[in-house]
Amino acid sequence: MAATLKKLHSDFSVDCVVFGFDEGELKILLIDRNEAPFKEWKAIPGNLVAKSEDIDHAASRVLYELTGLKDVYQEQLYTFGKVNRHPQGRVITVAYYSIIRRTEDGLHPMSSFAREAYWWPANDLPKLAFDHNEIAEKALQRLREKILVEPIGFELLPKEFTLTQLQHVYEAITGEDVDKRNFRKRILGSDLLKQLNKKQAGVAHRAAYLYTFNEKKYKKLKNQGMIFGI
Amino acid sequence: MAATLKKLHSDFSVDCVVFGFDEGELKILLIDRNEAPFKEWKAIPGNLVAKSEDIDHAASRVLYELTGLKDVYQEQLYTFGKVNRHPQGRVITVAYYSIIRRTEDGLHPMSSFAREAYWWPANDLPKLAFDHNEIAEKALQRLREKILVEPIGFELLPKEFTLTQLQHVYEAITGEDVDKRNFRKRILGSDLLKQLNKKQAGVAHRAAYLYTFNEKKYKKLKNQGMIFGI
DNA sequence: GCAAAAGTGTTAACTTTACACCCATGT
DNA sequence: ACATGGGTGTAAAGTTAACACTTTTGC
Repeated sequence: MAATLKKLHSDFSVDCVVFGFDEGELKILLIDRNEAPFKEWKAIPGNLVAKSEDIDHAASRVLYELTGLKDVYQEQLYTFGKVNRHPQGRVITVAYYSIIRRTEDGLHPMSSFAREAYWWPANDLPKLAFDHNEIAEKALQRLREKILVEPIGFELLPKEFTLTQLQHVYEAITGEDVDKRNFRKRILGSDLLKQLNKKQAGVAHRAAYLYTFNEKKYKKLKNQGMIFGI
Repeated sequence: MAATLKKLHSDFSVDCVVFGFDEGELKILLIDRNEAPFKEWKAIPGNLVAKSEDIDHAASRVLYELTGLKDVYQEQLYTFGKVNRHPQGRVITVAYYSIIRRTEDGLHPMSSFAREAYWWPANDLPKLAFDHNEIAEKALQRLREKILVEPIGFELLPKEFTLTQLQHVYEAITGEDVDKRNFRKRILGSDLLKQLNKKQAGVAHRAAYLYTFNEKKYKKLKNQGMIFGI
């Protein structure tokens, strides 16, 4: 098999781990590869970096082609550089991760390579192409560290959310259950949430108030050295 | 000037930020470049990665050539991939950092490119070649985050050290003064230090006990999920 | 009226901080 | 004898953790 594959030269790619939250679960966006190598395997979306393209730019390009989203905050995760990680040549890959908000109307892929993209439960990934299981594992680790110290929970939810939904995000990512009263005290105590004059509709129980996250205030406080800390 | 430089093709390098502690100060190892581009500028030591070399391996090779040290723990820091960061071609660089223990007999460089390596105060770096100031800044940031959560202070000191020396390391890295009694309570409370039956010699004041860090015990506890936290 | 999730305070345990004096050694 | 850093404990303040019942809504 390897003999029929064309050789690349030394090159670099980006891979984008995209986190989402749905059905009470943390998810990762995967694609079905339709080219060798690893044809028909599932994989983390990625692409080679063009010669005249910043790697950060390549990462946002891949994300845009996959989801139609622009201006998403992406953070560099780690660079994977084992000699034999790519069967066709020396390709090191710079992995990024991002967190995207679930919207009502779903994703709008801009490119054919994304035709078979879908959400997969982050804690139960299948066997992936290349060293992508390692990449996903590292991204999960990083997300779990990060949520303790930055308010990323909000970015996985719609703009308006209930406190219970937010609590579920935290529980899904950390894997630990949290006391409802203590959670609310802390999260409201940070003074970064605004209670709306609106409640959930159409639920078969007492309707919860909706809240929004005050991103501007957070950024201001963060620049003053405040640390979030849940 | 640019016209006289030979063109590289797309490639990758590693750069190694090496931290040390001396004269009560955090230091970084710098070299004087003796080749274009940036000839005679100071720089963070680095090298191209060979085609058949893992990037982690390249990082330890550079460190070995520079210092003669093997088996030093190095951690990947960040990958810098702006298109124009290298004037001779597209070279992305994977930065690593490491922490080395001050020894009595100094460094033993293994390669000529290191002839002019020396320690420079980390908080007062000169203007460096390429984007190396950015790299150093990121490494410092990372070290400051890391010391709050892993016992790296010990790795900057000789195997046997006094509690005051250790406190100075923490203060130099975090930039904040610490209460002596509280510092000692915490650090001894972690139960990772062993007091030796030895004291400092030749100091013009009451001699302090020497301690060693119990690395094995730390690794065991860490694997059980313990977090250090100073 | 019942099932399901929303909302709400208090107390005890623990952690963190602030703080000052005597001791040992070399000159 | 003096200058220098070494070594030591306590109490107040603040933070975290544990815990259970009433309310609202849709069916």
